Amino acid sequence: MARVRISDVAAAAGVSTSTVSLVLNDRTGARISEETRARVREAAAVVGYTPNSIARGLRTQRTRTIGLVSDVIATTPFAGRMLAGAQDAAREHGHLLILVNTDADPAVERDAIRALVDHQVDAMIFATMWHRVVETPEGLPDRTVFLDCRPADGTRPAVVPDEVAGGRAAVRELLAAGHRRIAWLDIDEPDPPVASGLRHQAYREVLAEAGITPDPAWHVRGDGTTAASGRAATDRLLDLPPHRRPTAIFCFNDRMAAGAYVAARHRGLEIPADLSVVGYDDQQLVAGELDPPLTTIALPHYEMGRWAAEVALGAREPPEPDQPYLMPCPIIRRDSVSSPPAAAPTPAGGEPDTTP
Amino acid sequence: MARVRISDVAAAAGVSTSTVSLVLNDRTGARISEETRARVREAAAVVGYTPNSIARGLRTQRTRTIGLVSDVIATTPFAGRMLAGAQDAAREHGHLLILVNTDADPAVERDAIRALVDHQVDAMIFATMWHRVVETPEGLPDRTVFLDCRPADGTRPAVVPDEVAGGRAAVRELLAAGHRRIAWLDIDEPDPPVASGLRHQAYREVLAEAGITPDPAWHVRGDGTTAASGRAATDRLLDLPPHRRPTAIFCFNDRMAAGAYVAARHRGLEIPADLSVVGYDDQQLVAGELDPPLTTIALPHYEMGRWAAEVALGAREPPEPDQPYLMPCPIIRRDSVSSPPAAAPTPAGGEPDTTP
DNA sequence: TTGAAAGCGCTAACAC
DNA sequence: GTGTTAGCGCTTTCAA
Repeated sequence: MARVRISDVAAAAGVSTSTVSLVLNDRTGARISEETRARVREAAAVVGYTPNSIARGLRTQRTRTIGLVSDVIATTPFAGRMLAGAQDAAREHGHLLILVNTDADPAVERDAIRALVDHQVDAMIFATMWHRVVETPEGLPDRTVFLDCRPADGTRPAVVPDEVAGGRAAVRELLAAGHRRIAWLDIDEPDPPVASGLRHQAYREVLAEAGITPDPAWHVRGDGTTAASGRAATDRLLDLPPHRRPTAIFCFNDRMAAGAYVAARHRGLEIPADLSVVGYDDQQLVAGELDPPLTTIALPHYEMGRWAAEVALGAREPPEPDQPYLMPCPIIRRDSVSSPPAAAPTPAGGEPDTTP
Repeated sequence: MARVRISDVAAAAGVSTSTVSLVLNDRTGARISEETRARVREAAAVVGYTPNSIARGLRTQRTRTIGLVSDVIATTPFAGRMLAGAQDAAREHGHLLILVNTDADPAVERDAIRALVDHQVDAMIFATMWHRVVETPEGLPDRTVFLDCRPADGTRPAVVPDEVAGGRAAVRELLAAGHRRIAWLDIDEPDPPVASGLRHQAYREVLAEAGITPDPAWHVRGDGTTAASGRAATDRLLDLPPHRRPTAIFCFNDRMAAGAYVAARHRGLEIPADLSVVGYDDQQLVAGELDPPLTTIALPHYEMGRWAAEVALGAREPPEPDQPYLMPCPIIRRDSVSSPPAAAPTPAGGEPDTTP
């Protein structure tokens, strides 16, 4: 069955194609009689006409599509949320999302950007799986938004998680529960992710505000990809002598937090009674499934995806055009935080910071 | 900067636009002198020309895009693999993937299909998150492939996991290790998924072949979405008197297998020495992270996504046009299967099936 | 209030 | 071998 064209509607309604176009696009400028409008609409419905987007795109130079190129987005557990946010926003604005995964291959990326530009996408989103700084790729249209990454030359809108605020919330949660000896279970990589530095900064700031100078031994590291690495790092913490041993751990991610659980359990320590734990990521199938469920900081992937699409479509203005927008990371309170064990001795070397 | 058009190349090379088109599209039919070809290519490179896909699409009626509409695909852990497979195949064939998520909302689905058709996608993939039977939606183009679902009227190509073969492999693995009392930890839903019936069928067949009549008490159920439900079901199994108690469990999915681990641990049972477990799904972050790592059957999401895109693009023929293609589910051997404990009494009521 | 005609950028018959 | 021309289906002046 051949597609029905605008000329078919015109013929059925006994008018010209321009009239049909005018009516169907609700062009208020043109004065078409109410009677004609009705007849055209009726005819369109009867023959089942929907405009050919390609022809319309050629003529109007707008395709109602938005291109999304990402490194490994579609294959990781977080990816879906970003896609879903971008896709929902696109749909609400009558746009379609064209997705390309590059697997971080520069050649694929270059081809993808070109293909998307050739397809005349109205806007583009450049997304990465982890918050990082990227070199601005060649050939991106002006209407490009960076998602979960910040371009080295900050010339275009970008949205990233507010890691510092998230880190602060995590440490404050522990402080509020009465902890003073709080460890930072960091990620150990030759080229540490942006998030690591930012969350560590938050950790130091909040402790300083509380007059706590962290013991260097409280800063431990794991590879970040396995629970086992979190367990090993936690073991090092729990091996500390009682007066230096942390009563709480802020973990770089939920997977290492899972490892902290294992380490605690193997020593007969209860969470949270003997050890409080806060994670980061709110990773499905991890944070919620742990026993007890893990208190953690959520990465706002859905919201970032939505923000990116809305800005790309011009439906929203970035508050500060030259700064990445920092999307809040909400704390998800579950059951892994309580007050420290009563027997826990107060820290020995916790001198208040004397910065003015 | 305005896009460069074919006429710019023609002007730069001193030829007509048709010559440029002929050269750039490698039309072997047309005899263009090698010298002219070189000049055109040179000019195209110099001015940085790439064809406008929209204009080309209008003219050729082929857009080199493929539409993928799915229910909740992008938001679940498995989704990425299907997307990645489809996307890789699309890219290899020079096509772009247009993605729409419907959240299983029929109105959204209808609009999505229409939008994709209006955008003149060359082919369509209709995907679901779980293997199920679907009513064929209205308006799908002829070139549609069903991914991870089978249309009620089997008129179009479809690909689903080979659940029966996967289930057989799981149970055979246990049988080969020497188990005779093998439980089936099923999913408990009012409207059970296709996979449940198929895997159960495999379970019964393989046991029958081995001359084992399963004790009805070995068929237990959990809600399938939480590890806790798997634990509770496993408890019921382990509460059975010693001579009826299973030495191995085949679980509907990895999450419930995780629950089986918890149940075993709470009774001081070692896996696999005291209890062997096989899961299904090979779910990242579950199967591999369990201690010991779980032997399981993988769902071939990537391969199914790739198959669907290749068939949609005509790059591959379905072997049996009217039957869904059954994609093999490979067994992933890890460390949760061993021979049954030596002390385990052999089953009491295991009479061979006498079916011819 | 409506229709005729041009043109978006490209490809493919058909001339020459 | 290469250029001219028509037309994909639509929107948008402009004229009537």
